[in-house]
Amino acid sequence: MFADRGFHGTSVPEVAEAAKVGTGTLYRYFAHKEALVNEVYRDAKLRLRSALLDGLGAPTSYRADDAERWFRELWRRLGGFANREPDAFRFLEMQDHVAYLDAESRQLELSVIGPLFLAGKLLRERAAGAPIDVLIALVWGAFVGLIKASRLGYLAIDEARLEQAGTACWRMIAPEHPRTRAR
Amino acid sequence: MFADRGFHGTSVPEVAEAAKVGTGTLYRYFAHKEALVNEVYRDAKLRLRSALLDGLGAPTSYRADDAERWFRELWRRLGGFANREPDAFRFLEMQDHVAYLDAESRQLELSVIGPLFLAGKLLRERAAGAPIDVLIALVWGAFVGLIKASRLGYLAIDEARLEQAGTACWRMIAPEHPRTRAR
Amino acid sequence: MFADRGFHGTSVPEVAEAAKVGTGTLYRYFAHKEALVNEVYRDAKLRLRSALLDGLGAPTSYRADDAERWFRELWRRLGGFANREPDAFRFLEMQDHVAYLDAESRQLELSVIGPLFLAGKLLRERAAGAPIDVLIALVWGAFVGLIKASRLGYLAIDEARLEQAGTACWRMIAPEHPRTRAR
Amino acid sequence: MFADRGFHGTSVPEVAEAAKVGTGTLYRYFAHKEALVNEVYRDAKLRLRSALLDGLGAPTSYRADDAERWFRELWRRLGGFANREPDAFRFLEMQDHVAYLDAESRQLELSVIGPLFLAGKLLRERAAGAPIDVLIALVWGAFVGLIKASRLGYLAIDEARLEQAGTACWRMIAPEHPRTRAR
DNA sequence: AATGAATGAGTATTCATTCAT
DNA sequence: TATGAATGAATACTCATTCAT
Repeated sequence: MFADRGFHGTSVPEVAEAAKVGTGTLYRYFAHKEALVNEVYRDAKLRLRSALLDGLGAPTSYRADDAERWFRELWRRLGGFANREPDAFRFLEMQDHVAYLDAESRQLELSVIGPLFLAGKLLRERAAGAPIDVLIALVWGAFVGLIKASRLGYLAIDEARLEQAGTACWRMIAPEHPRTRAR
Repeated sequence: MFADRGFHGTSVPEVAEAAKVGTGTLYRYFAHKEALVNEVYRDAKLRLRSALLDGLGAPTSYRADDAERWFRELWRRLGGFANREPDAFRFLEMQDHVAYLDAESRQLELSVIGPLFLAGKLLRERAAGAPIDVLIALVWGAFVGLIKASRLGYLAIDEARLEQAGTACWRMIAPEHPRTRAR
Repeated sequence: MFADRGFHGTSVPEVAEAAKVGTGTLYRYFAHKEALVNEVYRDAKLRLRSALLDGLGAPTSYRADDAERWFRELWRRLGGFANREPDAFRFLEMQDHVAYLDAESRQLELSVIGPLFLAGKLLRERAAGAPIDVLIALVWGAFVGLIKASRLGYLAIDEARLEQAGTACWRMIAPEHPRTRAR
Repeated sequence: MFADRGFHGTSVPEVAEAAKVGTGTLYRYFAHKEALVNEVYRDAKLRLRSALLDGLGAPTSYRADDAERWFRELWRRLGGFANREPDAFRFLEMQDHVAYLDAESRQLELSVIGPLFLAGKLLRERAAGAPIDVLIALVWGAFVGLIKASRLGYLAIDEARLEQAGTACWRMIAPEHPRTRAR
């Protein structure tokens, strides 16, 4: 519901009704609306983190094909999460979060990005390329844009197109083409 | 204000005060809050469209360097708009729009994407590449992700990094790698 | 708690917690909040009655010094009660009782005043003096005023000042001034 | 209404309805319920102060008859106020005020008691008598007790009985009987 | 045309009371 | 018998909207 209508657009009684409990019951578990939305945020974020990072590890080597394999895996996991939990994903990408997220929630944010950042660092940065933080922002944004466009009906994604999109994104971050270079 | 607090988080009297008019006056110009937010949306979207498309034209040829030049120009314009009107840009990228945008506003959406789509079509699609709609979504999303990351303090963008980001994005959509092709 | 926050300002769960029982348990002993407050009232009133009247008896004679001794004793007992059970005393003097006291509680009120009234009757009323009910109200009010002023920090009472206050009050109700009479 | 049901027992919509305005209107004039009750308190207290002190002055001399005249006047004024504005008087004497009165309101309290205290000081304190603050508390309390007893139906006061009560109270605070002494 | 006071429906939150365990 | 989770009616307060001036 928060993903649909935003924090202010969602009323507590509505939430309670959807949860099939009395309004008062909600307040036995969450001190206030903000506490509730933070819990929802954390829950979603934790599941996203699991989906992305559990058992992922770092790229096994600096070699381009290892790196690509690693990236592809990440991309597939992202796709899986967005597909399985479209509402959670959409909610996590909302903007006005900042207004009500508490310290704990903000902390969590970093625990998702951090590992990606470190892994990205391991891959050799392209000579003429963009810094790793920029690349992460671009790739993440590209993925979000893809999902959003699909949600808004501007396009439809199936497995194949998701792969193609992954290929395109890999091109953004791939180290100088070794094959070309090696020659 | 809508960008900051969202539609439901922004009260009409607040808006009126910020506009230095009486609350009633607002209602002489906008039938209701929804009408107001739609007007704001259209206004922002029109300015975005101008900033992006006015005098842009289509790529002058299918050749990769022409295409790239065209893309670079677009990217620069995007950057300029996001820089000049950060609130407008942020507002346009909010998610919960869907709930209150009317037909006219949604119509406008297409008038921005449409031309990009057509222009994109002109560029030869890569053999193994993603379809044009996917690429547009990716690039647009990448740009939004970049701005958002910057707004949230995850990175800082200056002209140089924006260029680098543009380069990375171009790699996503560039026709067959020239070097490869040259082979 | 009722003395501190008033009937409406005190919540049943708060009371239960302070009593170290479950909320539900309270309702096994008191039909509702009103029944509880009435019980509290009666309990306090009964203890006040005991403190004032147990073994007090009536003045032993109409003679002024006997009457005064009787009054002094009463005054001392009042002081003792207010001192030992400040909350009970304060609670009993609250005003908004009327709204929720039941018949039994109101009945009890009379059992405290009644004996005082009768005893007062026994003392010859002064020719120019006020009727006994007025005098009782005045003295009672004077005592309450003293305690309240002390509670609010307007003055501090010790044993000596309480005695002085008793002397002043006795002057209100004393039969014809002995000295004058002696004339 | 506050006098009847106490602060917590009085609901804002009830007040609004009694005032024949919408609930929201009340909030245009009072920031919250506490602000409202403070305003009510101040309003009542100011009227009480006027009724008691306006044009009263201090006793014209230390002589007992001047002092008594002064006290009688005060007593009559008190009676007049309690009679004219029974609700205001009752409200002012409630106990749980302390919980919600703000600094300004508490300030006002002193502006009523202060002058009485000063005037009382001017009257010679009896050798064996109680200090002035105790006497004020007693007299004030006696008056309140009288009114309360009347309100609760324990007695009925008319002009004559009010005078008698005044006489009794004067006895509490009168300096040593000059006539008796002079002899 | 501009205003802002008035409004009541709507919102977050509390609390007396019930009842399954 | 004791409990405390569940509940929904009630409460303080807000806000989109109206309308007399």
